Amino acid sequence: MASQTATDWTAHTTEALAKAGYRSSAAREEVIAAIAELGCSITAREIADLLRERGSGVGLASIYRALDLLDRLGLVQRFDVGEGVARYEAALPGGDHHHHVVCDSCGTVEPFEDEELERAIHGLESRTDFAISAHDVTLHGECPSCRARD
Amino acid sequence: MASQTATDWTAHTTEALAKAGYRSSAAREEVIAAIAELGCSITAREIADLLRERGSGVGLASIYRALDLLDRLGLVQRFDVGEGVARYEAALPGGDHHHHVVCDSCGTVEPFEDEELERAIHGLESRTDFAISAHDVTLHGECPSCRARD
DNA sequence: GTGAATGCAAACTCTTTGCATGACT
DNA sequence: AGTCATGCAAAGAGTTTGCATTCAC
Repeated sequence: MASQTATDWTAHTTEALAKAGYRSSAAREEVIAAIAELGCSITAREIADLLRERGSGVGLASIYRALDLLDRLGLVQRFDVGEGVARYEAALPGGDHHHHVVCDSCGTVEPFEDEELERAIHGLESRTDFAISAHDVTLHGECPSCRARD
Repeated sequence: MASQTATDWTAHTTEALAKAGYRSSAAREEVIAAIAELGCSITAREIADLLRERGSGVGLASIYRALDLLDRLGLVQRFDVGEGVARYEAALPGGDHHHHVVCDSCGTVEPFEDEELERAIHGLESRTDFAISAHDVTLHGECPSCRARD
């Protein structure tokens, strides 16, 4: 159902932008489509590459501006796994919540989710004096392919 | 015991570098001293500022080179909390293990530790096909001062 | 003396911003 | 028409690298 989810997100995002008073624009629609298509944990460069590949004239600045807007509206999640590059992924409100495991050898990023981990974090939130609004967990290691190669 | 720990780390680090065959050097010693002094979650710029302030002639490049070396030897931990800036802190082998909570309003970074969280992560490690070697957890929210100010 | 480590400056990457042009309502 | 959004190019910030010099062994 991944593609169904992506479709949902695209529609929801377009609608949310309109509701928030933003004009529709070809560039932004292309960025949104690219995010839906590329899936989890993507970079601005990956979006730019995909769009250029299909002959789009969307500039890098517009990609960053779209990502920034979507992030501020909570429509994408921005994070990073320690590479010095921002990563993004579609955020379905109330949708799935996952974290990432990174292969330090080849850079592959994969999602995972864990109920016990979430429970531990929620327990923690009540014990700190910060008002916690979000959390990120990143595991670092070596992926199966790289392990086999060594 | 924080200062004692810092002293331990400084001595251990100097010794580990020597054992690994690296020459002693004034620049590196100054960087190591700065890390011990500045404590948890510091940036290269903060080290540079401290060293410049005390009249040191150590260049930024040497700071980055020292941090890179120490990171590769596991003597410092490198991480980031989503600002696009690398942060570092002394890593005592087998020593304390903590994570960070960031105030998204003022940028304050504070450490925390939680046994249940660690348990959840370790449980997870055995269920993934990656060979996990490290993990980072970052909580985002608003610190008490910023909450009061709003 | 030899090679590692340094400092400086230039190069690089990622991201943001200024500004004139073009597009949506 | 009046703005908002875009594309381009330039600016910025953080980090890395090339190279001649200095320093440790």
